This record gives sequence, C-alpha cells and structure tokens, in this order.
Amino acid sequence: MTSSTKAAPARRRRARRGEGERLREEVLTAARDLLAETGSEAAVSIRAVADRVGVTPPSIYLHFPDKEALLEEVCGEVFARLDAAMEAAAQGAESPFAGLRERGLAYVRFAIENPEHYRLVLMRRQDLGIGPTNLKELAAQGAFAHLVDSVRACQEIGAFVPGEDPTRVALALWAAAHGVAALLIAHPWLVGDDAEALMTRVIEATGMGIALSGRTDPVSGLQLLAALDANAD
Amino acid sequence: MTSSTKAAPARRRRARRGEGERLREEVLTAARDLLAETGSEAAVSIRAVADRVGVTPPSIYLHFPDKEALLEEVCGEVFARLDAAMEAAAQGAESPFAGLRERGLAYVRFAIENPEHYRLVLMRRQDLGIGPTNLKELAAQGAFAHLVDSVRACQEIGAFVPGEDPTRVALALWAAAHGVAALLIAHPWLVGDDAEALMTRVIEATGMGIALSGRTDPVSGLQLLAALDANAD
DNA sequence: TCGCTAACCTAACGCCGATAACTTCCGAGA
DNA sequence: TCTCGGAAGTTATCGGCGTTAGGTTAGCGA
Repeated sequence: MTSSTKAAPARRRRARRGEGERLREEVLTAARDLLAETGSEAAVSIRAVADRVGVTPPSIYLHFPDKEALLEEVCGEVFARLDAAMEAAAQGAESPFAGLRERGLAYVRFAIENPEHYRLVLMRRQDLGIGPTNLKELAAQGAFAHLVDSVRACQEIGAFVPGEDPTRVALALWAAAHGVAALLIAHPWLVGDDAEALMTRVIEATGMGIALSGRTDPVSGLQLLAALDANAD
Repeated sequence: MTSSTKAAPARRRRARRGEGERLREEVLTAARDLLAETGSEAAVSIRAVADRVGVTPPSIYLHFPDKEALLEEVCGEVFARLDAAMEAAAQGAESPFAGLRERGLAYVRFAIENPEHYRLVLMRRQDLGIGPTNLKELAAQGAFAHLVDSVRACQEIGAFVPGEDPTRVALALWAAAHGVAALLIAHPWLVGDDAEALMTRVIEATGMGIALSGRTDPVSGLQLLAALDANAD
C-alpha cells in the first residue's frame, strides 16, 4: 500500500567477505524504524524489512532464525532503556516511597512512548519466552530488581510493613502500573488526555494501599501519609 | 497440522430456502469452540472455521463482513456473561467496599477463565472499535456502570471521599484489576499458582489506597480499615 | 413446469513466513 | 597470476492466510 511499486531495484551493495554482520545491523535498524514509524506489528513483515534494506526476504534468515527472533531483538534494544529511565526518574526522589512512585510513572510513560514494543513484549501470550521463566529469575535482573530493592527500602524505613516478600510486593506494584499502561495502549480513547491523572491515581493508590495493609499499629492516616513522604521513620 | 488431511468432504447439507441464518449460527459456534479449544487466535482462521462447519471459506462472508466481525461477535457473547458474574460475586458482600473487592476478584477470574477472549477484546490496539468510544459511553452500560455505582455507594458511606468523579475512580480500579488479568494471561509462568494471592493483594491495596487518598480528617488507619468492612459510616 | 433467487461453490489474487537449491564474487594459497 | 573454497547473497517455490469475482445449484411460488 505504501509505495510498494515493486520496481525498487535499489539494490544494496553486497557486503565484503568478513562483513556479513553488516546486513544484520541494517536489518535490525530497518525493523526498528518500521515498527516505530507504523506502530503496527503487521507492518513489520520479513518482506517489508528486506525491501527496506534492499535485499531479498531469505537473506534475513541468514542472520535471524525466524521473524520472532528479529522482533525480540528489536524490542530487547528498546527495553534495555527502561531500567535506566526508571532509575533516572527515581534519582531525585525525597523518599523511598516517592522513588517508588516516580519509578511507576516512568514505567507507564515508557510504555506510552513505545506502545507497540510494549505490546509485543508484555501483552502477548508468551509461555516460554527467552527471558526469565519464573519470578525469582526476573527479580534478579534489570528494572524489576531495582523495583524490589526500592520496595525493600520502603520496608526498612517503615513505610511498608516488613516481613512481606518484597518480590511479591513489587509484583503487585508492577501489575497495577502494567494495568494503566496496557489500558492506555489498547484503548487510548478511553482516557483521552488524562493519562497522567490516571497513572498517578493508580500508582499512588496502590502504593498507599500496600503501605496500609497488614498494619496493626494504630497509625493515623495523616501520620502514614506524612511518613511516606519523609526520609526517616 | 491437526487432522487437516484435506480430504474431508463431509459436506454440510445446504440450508433450505429461508434458513440461511442457520449457517451463521453454525459458524459462530464453530468459531467459539475453536477459540476455546485451542486458546489461540491464530487457530481461528476463516478456513479452519469453514472446514469445521463443512463449508467453503467464502460462505462465511455471506454472514460476516470480515474475520474481525466474526471474532467480535464471538467475544461479545462471552463478555455478555461478565456483568452477571461480577454482580453475582458482589451479591453477598457485607459492605459496598467488600462488594467492590468481590467484583474485582470476579473480574480477574473471568479473565483467567476466558484468556483468549479477554486478550482479543482488551489487549489489542482498538482505536475505533464497535463499542463505546469514550469514557462516558462506557460508564453508561454493563459491568462498568455497575462498578461506577459501586464506587458511588462507597462514597456515600464515607469509605471513599465524596467529590471525586466516580467514573474516574472506577477507571482506576479497573486499570488495577486489568493489570493483574493482563499479566496473568500474557505471562502465566510469572505467578505460578499464586494468582489468587496477587489479585487479592492488588485489588485490596488499590481500593484501600483510594479510600485513604484525599482524606484530610485524622482518621486512624485501623478506623479506616474497620470502616471499610462495615455497612455504616 | 418454469424461472427467480437464496444459498452456496470454484477459482483466483495478493499477501505472509519459511525452505531448498542455485549463483556470484572476494580473497587466501599455490 | 591463477584457482577455487566458501561467504553472501539470489531465484523459485511451498503452504497458508483473508478476501473477492463470478459461476452454479436447488427449493419454492406462480
């Protein structure tokens, strides 16, 4: 549909002997650009990628076992920036709890900025992906590990009750943020321009709810709110 | 792959004169069964459905404009049961707040029981679906309308601070529940057999967080928790 | 019995992911 | 300088997909 007049013999020059890896990089950038430009997985066909690079479809398979692997690597590149973005957002936070909130907001914003990548990685059924295959593995690396650390810090200052598995708490917080992200991506019309308000509300509410849950000491709501935004207990 | 030996001329008897609608129903049930059995959108191809019914692919188009419309109707049938399931779950609740929790749990359980239907309807980009196109429309019908009512009831008994738009609050609660559902569907390995624990934690936390947010009166945490599970203020 | 038309079917188009087998051509070794 | 192995592609093709154009059959009213 888009300028595929078929008569596009703008062939790419064949790579020299040891430079076979060059095509691999060109394919990756072509796929990445195509996904970013169209915002649609369907637009990133092997044929479209090959055409953009100036090569025939089977050549792709010299460097990637299948389409899935190609998309996975493209998304992997994008998601590699997630951890850094979340940590940067939490940098100036006044308290661990505030850091948690900033991380959550950065997470949802990242999803909004890379909607199709997010959808490919986190909104498709993936029973046995390349990534971690259980919660413990996930908790040991990247952004989720930092999230768990952040939860632990909240427990240490008393914002969260200690004793609960920080990994499970982090999973709950992740699920809430993921809900906002997934909803915004799948149904942008639902929220309109109030995406920021929604993500703030959900993330803060879930965080405060976890802070409140399990408490048996008669802490007042105001005390709790104050404690959450303070550095000390 | 599955018994498509091609030599399956078990042709269906052509419908009589006024009974053209019969094929439509047969196509719907075939598609529904196929989706339920395989749990995969890809398995529900026009050709596979036609084959199961005992008809040729183009015949499908006599009753459905395209594949999308067929899937939409199949999912619509399933989702028609969601509202009833949520209301039934909230029936015996001791308080509006408990009703909110039961509704949320029922929602996630519904998603787990119909994962592929849920994924088709709520985890794919749908800029202009047949359904409601803005939040107000959505708030006026079905399960979401009941959720909004439930939020309003929580405001009336003082569990939630009044003044906030109940629709927005309901949206936030929905997002949190959706996060759990979407995570469980896309990455079942993450949670293992603790799905119930995760959904309970997220739903309760978000509800309590919303109950706490916006409060300026020095209500104690314990008082608040107690109030949430009581019928009266 | 005729003929209209509802209810199908046959054939085909253009797309897709993927594979087998062929060609080109660089560059190291004789 | 010539050769020839193998890296870096190509051509041809398969089976499957959604969808469309146009032909065929059979039941029912006249």
